[in-house]
Amino acid sequence: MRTMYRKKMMQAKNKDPAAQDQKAQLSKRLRAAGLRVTEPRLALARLLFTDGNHHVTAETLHKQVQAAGLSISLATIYNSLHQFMEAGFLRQIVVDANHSYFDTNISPHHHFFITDENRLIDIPADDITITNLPAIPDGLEMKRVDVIIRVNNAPAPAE
Amino acid sequence: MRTMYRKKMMQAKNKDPAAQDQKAQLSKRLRAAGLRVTEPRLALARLLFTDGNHHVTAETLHKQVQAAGLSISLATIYNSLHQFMEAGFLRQIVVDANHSYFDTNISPHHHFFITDENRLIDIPADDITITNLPAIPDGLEMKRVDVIIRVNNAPAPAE
DNA sequence: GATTTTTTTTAGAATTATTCTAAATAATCC
DNA sequence: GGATTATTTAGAATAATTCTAAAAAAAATC
Repeated sequence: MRTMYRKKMMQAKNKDPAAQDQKAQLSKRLRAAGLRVTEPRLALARLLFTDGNHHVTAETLHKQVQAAGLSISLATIYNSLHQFMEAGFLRQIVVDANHSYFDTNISPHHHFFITDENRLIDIPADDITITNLPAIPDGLEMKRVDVIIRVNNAPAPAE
Repeated sequence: MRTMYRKKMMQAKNKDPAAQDQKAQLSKRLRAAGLRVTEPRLALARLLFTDGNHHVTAETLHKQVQAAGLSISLATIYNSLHQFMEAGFLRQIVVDANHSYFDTNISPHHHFFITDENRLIDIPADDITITNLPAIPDGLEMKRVDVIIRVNNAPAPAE
């Protein structure tokens, strides 16, 4: 990462005690997952694991990075998303055959997918009850169950 | 389509009365959907809508075409899959962020997805009971509900 | 702190899946 | 059979993702 200007901005901002504590916690999680603590990883972790749950694609995360005045290559973003997923920090959600979505909420849950906006909304697992699951075919074992409810914008009612 | 040899084979095979009846039925469906009846469309329709339900990607369908000794361009296959879907003959199933799957079973149902084999198995809608669906967020309307149960090969039990 | 080692990041190339395009071909209508 | 319209085609283009070699950064060692 070459942009010293942006690096200094980050370092200044990170002198804040709360920020330093967050950095310490994120660093701990990264090390626990066998990942080196690097500036790009910390920056991505902050964007992903702050202010509640998020759904991102590589592209939307890249835009958030740029909006935050940072500079991280797209390749690093793809790389990091996959490493965070393998570390168990993220879950992949498949709702579009041409984009990979990643969810910071790793507990079992389901989703609304708003097709007009390519946007996901979490549905808590308890809000959907699935009974009467079919028998798993022989020789196979269940990995995970996803319920995707595709919705679109309702047409405005006629005046 | 230039391969006269293959074309003659098809035409010879299609003299069979059952085949001619099938061709007439498929032609009727194509016309009803506003699609011209062409050799490639008939050939793809036969592969898709014969012998029960199928799940295909463009690539797997292309291979079936070649295995049947036919020659249809990959662009035509993509084109036709989308036209059949828009005509209501196929449903798209999203289980992988890098491939589009198409299902000839257009009635409401769900799927097992065998991740080791990239293969789908239908689950009849009645085999899964979803109760307690959450309220649709304001301004949105439901399009469709998909349940995907991801499974993989079970490890062989230790001897 | 400097050096060495290892890992990561990077920019751009490469790959893969899908879509686009202009020209040729085929289907339909007359 | 000719005219018109739609489709097919091969290959280019696009988009999303992965790969690569070199540079940079992080960690370990001294």
